[in-house]
Amino acid sequence: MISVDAFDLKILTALQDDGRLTNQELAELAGLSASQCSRRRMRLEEEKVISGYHADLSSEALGFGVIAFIQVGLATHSPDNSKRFRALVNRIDEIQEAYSLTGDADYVLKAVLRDLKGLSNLVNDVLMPHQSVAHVRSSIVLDRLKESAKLPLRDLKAG
Amino acid sequence: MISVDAFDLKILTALQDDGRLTNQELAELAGLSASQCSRRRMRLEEEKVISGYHADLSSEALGFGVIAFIQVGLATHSPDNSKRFRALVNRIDEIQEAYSLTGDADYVLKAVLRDLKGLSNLVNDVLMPHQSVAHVRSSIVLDRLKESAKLPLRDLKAG
DNA sequence: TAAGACGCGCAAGGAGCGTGCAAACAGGAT
DNA sequence: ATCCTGTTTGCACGCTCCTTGCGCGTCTTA
Repeated sequence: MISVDAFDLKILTALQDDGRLTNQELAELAGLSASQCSRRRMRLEEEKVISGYHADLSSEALGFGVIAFIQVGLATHSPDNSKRFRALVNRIDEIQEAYSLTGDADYVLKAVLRDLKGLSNLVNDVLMPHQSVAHVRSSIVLDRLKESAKLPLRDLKAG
Repeated sequence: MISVDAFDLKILTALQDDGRLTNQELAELAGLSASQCSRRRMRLEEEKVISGYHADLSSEALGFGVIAFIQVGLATHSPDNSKRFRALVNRIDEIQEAYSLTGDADYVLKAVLRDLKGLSNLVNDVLMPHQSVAHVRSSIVLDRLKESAKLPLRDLKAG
């Protein structure tokens, strides 16, 4: 079983905020030596508690003006059809997130696009015509209050 | 104006995949020298094209078993009420993402929780009783097909 | 064509990394 | 209490990597 103690939690919290912290900076934050942080970080990476590091890019600076949530209902719920839909979703880079949900829609997708034309193209020319898809309803994001992938480690008990 | 050329795009794409790449690795991928990659990376950081670096933690490994999308309708649409709601959202760490949307709901939130008790607590004890909130509807994520924050830089023109 | 600005690679000094090692510590059995 | 064993720690050191100064080539503008 994976065990994560209080030092690990400090390291994880810090790296969640800044993924390029050096072991020495980590050492100060965690109250440990740099070598020990290096060792712990390697362990956490090997155990896949840390699954990766990513640069966060500014969608505004790079000209992505539209974010949309797209609710999708499948034509049938056969395993084959789900498989086809998943394959479709996987090869569309504009779709950042995709989930199957409880409630009315089968799937919800979050997509980033350059403009409304991009959204129209995705919805009308890619999703709608696909054999696996029955209906599609999209909502455009008006304002982003918060957008991160940080886990709330705050109250996690060591163990 | 921010200008991003083909080299920058290669660097951004690479760092989006692995935020801890060394300048030398970056140099190989971009076909540039390490020093030049260092300079370009610093420029992209200063210009906020790269807004940060983050470690990606495994929610499974750390015991977060529930992801939910929560649609929220506000009691009134006064500026004051919106402000109150935004402040509430901001101080709840379990809420990773929050957007205001076109369509029926005013806001949609994405929350990560330890278990269903955590979700119940958030919805029934925190969101519902809040003065700014009129109604709440939550959907639980059954399956994650895709979850990233990568921008589709693939077809971006340099300029 | 001359002059300035820009972007490049190279080199070197300095910072950061990770492994070996011995000391400190924790916990169970006697 | 005391010993024994396995784990975790900090330090030292060789090695890699980072970043800045520098000189060169190229492109633009007057």
